[in-house]
Amino acid sequence: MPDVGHNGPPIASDQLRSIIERVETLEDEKAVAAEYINEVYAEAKSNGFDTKSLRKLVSLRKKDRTKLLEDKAMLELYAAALGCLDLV
Amino acid sequence: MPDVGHNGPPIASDQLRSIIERVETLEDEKAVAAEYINEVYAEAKSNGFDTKSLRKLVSLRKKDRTKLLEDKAMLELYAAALGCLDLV
Amino acid sequence: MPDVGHNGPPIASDQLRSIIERVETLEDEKAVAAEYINEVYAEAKSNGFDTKSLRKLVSLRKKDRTKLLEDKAMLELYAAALGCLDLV
Amino acid sequence: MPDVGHNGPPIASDQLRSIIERVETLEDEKAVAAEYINEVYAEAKSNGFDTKSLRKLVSLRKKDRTKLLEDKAMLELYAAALGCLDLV
DNA sequence: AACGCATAAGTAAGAC
DNA sequence: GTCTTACTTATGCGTT
Repeated sequence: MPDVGHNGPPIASDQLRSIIERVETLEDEKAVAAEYINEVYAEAKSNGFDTKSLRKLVSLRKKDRTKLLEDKAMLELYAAALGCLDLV
Repeated sequence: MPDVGHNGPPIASDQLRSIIERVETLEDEKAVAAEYINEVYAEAKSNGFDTKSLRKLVSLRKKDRTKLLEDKAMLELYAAALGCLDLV
Repeated sequence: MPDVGHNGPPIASDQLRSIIERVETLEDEKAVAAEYINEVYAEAKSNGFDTKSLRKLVSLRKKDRTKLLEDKAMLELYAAALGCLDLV
Repeated sequence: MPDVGHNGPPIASDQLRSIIERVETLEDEKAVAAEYINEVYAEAKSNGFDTKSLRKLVSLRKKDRTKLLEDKAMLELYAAALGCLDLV
């Protein structure tokens, strides 16, 4: 438990500083990766690709294949019942 | 321009108050609608419907049919080129 | 439980249609309110107000006062321990 | 421009595959960093820290100091005009 | 018309 | 198991 809430200098500041710094370092790494991802998409776009479709494809490939098919089947069932199967 | 940044009582406060109140009233209405929507889904769920599919269907029906089909075609094209057409 | 997954015409379609239509009506109401909100902000902006601050203020007023003050105190404590109290 | 939309095998598939794979590799790196971040917060929490305040502090430190102070001043001005300065 | 921002939606994790 | 809460992604909007 950090020694907070009392009068005088709050103390767990070394521990606090360590936490913040570790997070910030990791967030930097995350931001760098995110930036590279954007660059890849930007390059793809300049080569005529549709980035929205690319992003969608990446997200689909990340998901569990079985569950994806189940969800798709359920959606088609509902769409059929509503007479708008063409939407899915 | 609101009369701000000077010493003494900031003045556009009547105007400011009006803005805030109008927004808050409208946000209440929005929140009420959102709550009713959740209730409809909750009832649907208790009747055995899959709410995820219901939500997806609603969002599909909201979109422009033509654009939807174009996007779908593009995605399938990419998926086919990658040999994972079954995902879409 | 909707009568789905069998051969022949899926049947709970009346119930399904009712659900979808009720949701869509409510979403319309929600969208109308959201549009009015945007109009209020747009008008405020044209009168020289900073909409970001207005939005922030609205969101603050929506929250529980007590919890807000507690959170603020905790944040200030941490910021003080890090020597960046000026940020909060 | 990818050679798509014609009959026969769509061709830019090598290029497409390269894009997807590069993105997926980078997303992995991003996810790893995100996971480490969560671990740091989990450890902090087990040591008695309030993670919400920690996250808030990290996000504040990420922002431009000058702009932060400007925004804060504007918000306080509005809050004062509304008589709810205690919220900010 | 493309860019970034800001809101909203969907998703996944965690608490009760 | 449900329900909230936070994070991620997606979309729309305003700006340049």
